[in-house]
Amino acid sequence: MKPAAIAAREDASVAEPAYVLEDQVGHLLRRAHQRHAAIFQEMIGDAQLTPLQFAALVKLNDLGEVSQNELGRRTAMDAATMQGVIKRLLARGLIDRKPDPEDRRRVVLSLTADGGRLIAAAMPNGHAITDETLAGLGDAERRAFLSLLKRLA
Amino acid sequence: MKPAAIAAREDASVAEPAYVLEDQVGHLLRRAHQRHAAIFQEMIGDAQLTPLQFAALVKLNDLGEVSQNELGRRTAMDAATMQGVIKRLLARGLIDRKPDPEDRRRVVLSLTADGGRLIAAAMPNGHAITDETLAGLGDAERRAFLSLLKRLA
DNA sequence: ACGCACTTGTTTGCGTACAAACGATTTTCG
DNA sequence: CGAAAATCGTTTGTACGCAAACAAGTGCGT
Repeated sequence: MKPAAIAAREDASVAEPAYVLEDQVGHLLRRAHQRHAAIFQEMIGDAQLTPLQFAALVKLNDLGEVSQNELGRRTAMDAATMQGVIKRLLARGLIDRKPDPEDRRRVVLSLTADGGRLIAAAMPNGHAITDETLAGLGDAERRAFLSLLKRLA
Repeated sequence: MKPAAIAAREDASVAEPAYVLEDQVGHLLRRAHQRHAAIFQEMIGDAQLTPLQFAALVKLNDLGEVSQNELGRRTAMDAATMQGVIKRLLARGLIDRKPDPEDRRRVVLSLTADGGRLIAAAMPNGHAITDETLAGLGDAERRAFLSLLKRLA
């Protein structure tokens, strides 16, 4: 069996454009995301803190008190994923949980003092991580890229 | 405890720029990648086939025969992840495995006839998925975005 | 020839990610 | 009012994604 790449090279009349993995958005998004995750882990300053956990803490810091599902929506995590993230943040004592008296299905989440301190300390690192991730681009390019990326997300 | 957003609004002299989760590259990359994964699953035409499995088949189709680690490098998967992907493709009979006579550590992978047929049928869908993922952007914007994204990845 | 560094493939453990199904509640609407 | 629909949190099962540690094989320098 001949590899498709060679077959294509031998037949210049092929109508189908080649499918080059390295040129596909999905592959590039995945690799860029991988790279960002590596930078995050290296620079966040807390070996245990993951991007999702950080995002949850940031949003909790912004909002004060929210239900679990609401926090999931604000951070783009589904309920099942949220479950794990919350569990680990609770285990570290970074957040609090209490029942919502208004709605007995709900659980209200909030930062603990420890969580507040951690997020305050990590915030500058968050900016540095964004900066490092975009290190290859100039100012105008960064703005252009972020604006396009926002439209895709 | 006052949410940071309110505190910041009350004190216009804050030096620290606000950390807006929605504006961070990492968060946007994650969401764009999520969206792409959803589009992929919907359009690839085989409910069991995942983006990584598809990538592995495409590269195998391009290269003919490769070792497992080599395929991992070409598709940006680490050895442990590759392990699971290969296992599932083997289970479906889409790829073959045989020892490399030249190097007894190695295992040589290749497409089966089934794998070849599947990849040939799925290739056009792959292009459609890329297209749909970029649906919000014009032609020039797509080129600009992909070129910037490539530099980040 | 020998030893030491590197590579290859494997396993384990943890952390996303999502579908699907569930019980308990709340809301909506006839 | 009361039944159907929607929401909330939870669990289970599958699939990435990487670190770390491992055995087995290869290659290099002295």
